[in-house]
Amino acid sequence: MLRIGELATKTGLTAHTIRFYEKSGLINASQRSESGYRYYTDTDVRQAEFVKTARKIGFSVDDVSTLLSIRVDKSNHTCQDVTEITQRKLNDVNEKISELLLMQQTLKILLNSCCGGPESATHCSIMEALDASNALKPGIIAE
Amino acid sequence: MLRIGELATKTGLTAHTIRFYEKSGLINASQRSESGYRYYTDTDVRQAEFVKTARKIGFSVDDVSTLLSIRVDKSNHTCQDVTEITQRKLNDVNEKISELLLMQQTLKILLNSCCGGPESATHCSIMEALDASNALKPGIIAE
DNA sequence: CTTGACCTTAGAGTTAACTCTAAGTTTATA
DNA sequence: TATAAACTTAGAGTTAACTCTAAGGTCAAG
Repeated sequence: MLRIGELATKTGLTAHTIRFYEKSGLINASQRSESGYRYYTDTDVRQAEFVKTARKIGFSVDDVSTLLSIRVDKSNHTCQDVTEITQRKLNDVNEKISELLLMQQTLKILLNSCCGGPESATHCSIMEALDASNALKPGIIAE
Repeated sequence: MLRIGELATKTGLTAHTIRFYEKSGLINASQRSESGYRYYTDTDVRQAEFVKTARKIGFSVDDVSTLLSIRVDKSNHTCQDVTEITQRKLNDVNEKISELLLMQQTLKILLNSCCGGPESATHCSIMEALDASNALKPGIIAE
């Protein structure tokens, strides 16, 4: 049986975060001492590790909550239930990556267009591009 | 001279956002009517468009504020000043992309490992991978 | 028996960038 | 002149996931 600090060390979460996850319904202490200290069993530890893993992969706290409800009652859920959550998350991630790649592209072009030196910014091509207001239209900057 | 709603239409911002940007020091109305209505000049519109463009590229409101202070006093700033902000932003974006690619990779592997069908989740390989708690160590899942 | 590390709670604060509300005023139109 | 659309303000609410604080209780070691 571990106390919260020990579980924190073991999982790489903080005690604060563990208490927050408890409020969110993700992690529970099977036991409490008379004085109120949380005590975690091996089962609790495995659940905490599940939560940590799922969060690290990028699932939201809400997703993890859903995944846990599947986990405790696997026989009443299907692989489809699980892949649906995973696919939705992958779609989110893909969309964010697309947005970021667009930003990356634009930023790279801006950087390439500018000398970056100690010259006055009076004719800075980055400033000019931002002023052009079509700085995002593909092909405009690149030309 | 445009009123706030017209500026909103023109820039694709909302009137709310424009007022928020005003509080943040990004956009100003050169004129006010006697009754307090904001009136925007062509110069204001260009600044609003600059803000919109910079935000769209991914610069934070704070970054845009800095860029604007360079914009109004270009001769006292250098290309280096501008590229520094841009480079910092690019570094941020690159880092976020890396994190997301890692998530993407893991999520894809998870999806590939699971049938996704109407079968009971009792032996769902996604659930098993999340339980393995080393699901993120490269090579483990992939094998 | 005291010190210090660790634990408890409820609840507030953080971050970024909006987004919305309420209550009231102004302006354009029919 | 009446009505609707557009405008004003200050300030609160939203989102996600923590993160921290205050004020106090518990426990092991010396």
